[in-house]
Amino acid sequence: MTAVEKRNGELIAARTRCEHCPLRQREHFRDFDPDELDFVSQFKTGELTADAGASILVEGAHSAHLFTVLAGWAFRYKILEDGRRQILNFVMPGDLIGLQGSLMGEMQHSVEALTAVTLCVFERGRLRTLFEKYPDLAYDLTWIAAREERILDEHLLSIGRRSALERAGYLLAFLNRRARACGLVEHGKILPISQQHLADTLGLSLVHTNKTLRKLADRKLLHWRERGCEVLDEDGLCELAGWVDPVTRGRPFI
Amino acid sequence: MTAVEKRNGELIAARTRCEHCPLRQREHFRDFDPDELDFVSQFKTGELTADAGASILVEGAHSAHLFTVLAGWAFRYKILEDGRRQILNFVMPGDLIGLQGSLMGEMQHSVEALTAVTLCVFERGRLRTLFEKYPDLAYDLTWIAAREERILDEHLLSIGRRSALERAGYLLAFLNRRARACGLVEHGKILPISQQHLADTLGLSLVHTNKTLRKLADRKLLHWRERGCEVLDEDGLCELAGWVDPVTRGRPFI
DNA sequence: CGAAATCTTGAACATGATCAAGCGCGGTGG
DNA sequence: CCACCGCGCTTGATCATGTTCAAGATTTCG
Repeated sequence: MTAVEKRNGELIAARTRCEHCPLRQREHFRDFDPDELDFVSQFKTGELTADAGASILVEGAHSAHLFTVLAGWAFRYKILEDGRRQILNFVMPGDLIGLQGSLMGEMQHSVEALTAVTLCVFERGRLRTLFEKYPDLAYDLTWIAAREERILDEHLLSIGRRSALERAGYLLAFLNRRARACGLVEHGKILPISQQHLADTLGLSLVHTNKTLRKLADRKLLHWRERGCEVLDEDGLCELAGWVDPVTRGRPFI
Repeated sequence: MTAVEKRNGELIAARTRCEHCPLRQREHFRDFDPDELDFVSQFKTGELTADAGASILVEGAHSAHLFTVLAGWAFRYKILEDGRRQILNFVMPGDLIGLQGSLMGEMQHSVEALTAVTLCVFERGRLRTLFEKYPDLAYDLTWIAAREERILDEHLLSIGRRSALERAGYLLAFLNRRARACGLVEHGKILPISQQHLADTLGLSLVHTNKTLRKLADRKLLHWRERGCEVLDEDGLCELAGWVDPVTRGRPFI
């Protein structure tokens, strides 16, 4: 059994060629020039698919790979010895995972698939070439890391200083906005997330999360159905949380 | 009055030459090769000093600069409209600030000096050259961003899932360890931090923070004096919080 | 159809927030 | 030199937000 199979996933030859990458067609993302596209095509060594609930990366592992999500949802998390879990952020198409592990040798958090997920697999060993020959891509990598940092800053503010209601409002607005940008929640689709996931992200208990979500539902800001959450009024949620999102355009990815 | 003077700071010609940078001499940091050192010398366009309590960077500003702390302590924070403040992380010698602003145009958090601070000032405009000509430094920048991300992950876990006592234990162990690595708390020096700062980092009220610190002091883990905190038993604090720190060596900086 | 998740709700409890007041020390000005 | 002032630390009392426990409803899936 290979490491990949242990993950309940399947490593396969690349099916989606970078030239036809569906992400590049979304205006949300920046475009490559032909030379970069060529390199990225070579950088990508395969695809990995994982079922919902499968582990993609595990804390403590010395992962040799770097991934970009091509389709599906996942989440990054850490757990304490006694099982308390904190979800750090969600991962959607275009997001990079495993950078920490690639640069610093060891993963300090785990990643789990929330839905069925397809990942582009990159060879860590070629990172050096990327930095040496493709400064624009290197710049993008740094940009991506800085973006994640910004998101974590926001979450920290939220968990540290916002009330449960504000926190939940902020998180759902945040998730919905990101999902929209990736084309994941067009025409009334739901966020494929359980209340337990939200609780573990918000730093609240499951019971209190449920009661808090009920209040938001009573205010017609969201609606819970089919094991997921439909955001009805993103602006209302933002207002509740006192959150204004800095708009991002031409965002890089690899 | 220039922007710099508004900060209660003073922009001066570089006094400390990179060739004699005191940070490079600490084994904690990685060394440059002569070529890199040469570039960094040119990249550095001056020094900024700021008094304790002065603002170094302000949320919303379009900062043109990137800084590395040469001496002193500062902290990054965000505030909500009604004044609730969350400290995101502390900044010590060797740490870089303003990367988010440099890459993405606008600062999403503020930075304030905790003690008198000396900063190396870098010209944002030359970042492009850095990425084009010095891939190792570019790699370091990415590494630095990934490191900050790792730290924020830890803090998020702490605030989201640890009790007040565990949280305080973790934070003080974390700060003390970092300060030691930078040579800031040799021979019984104290962390130059008020209980209000700790409260705003922990996401707790001032009163509760005080009561929590008292418990730690009763257990002889720390000692409060001269407006600062002396950590008496770092290992004890780590154990209390259930925290094991991954050791870092040859850490990059710019 | 039964089993396993997931969501929901009420009640008792605990952790941490808020309010209020006092203390101690260093700095300032008379 | 001393009195006063202000900031930061301390402490008790009361209050509120969120946790834990317990149980039932609902949905999904084998």
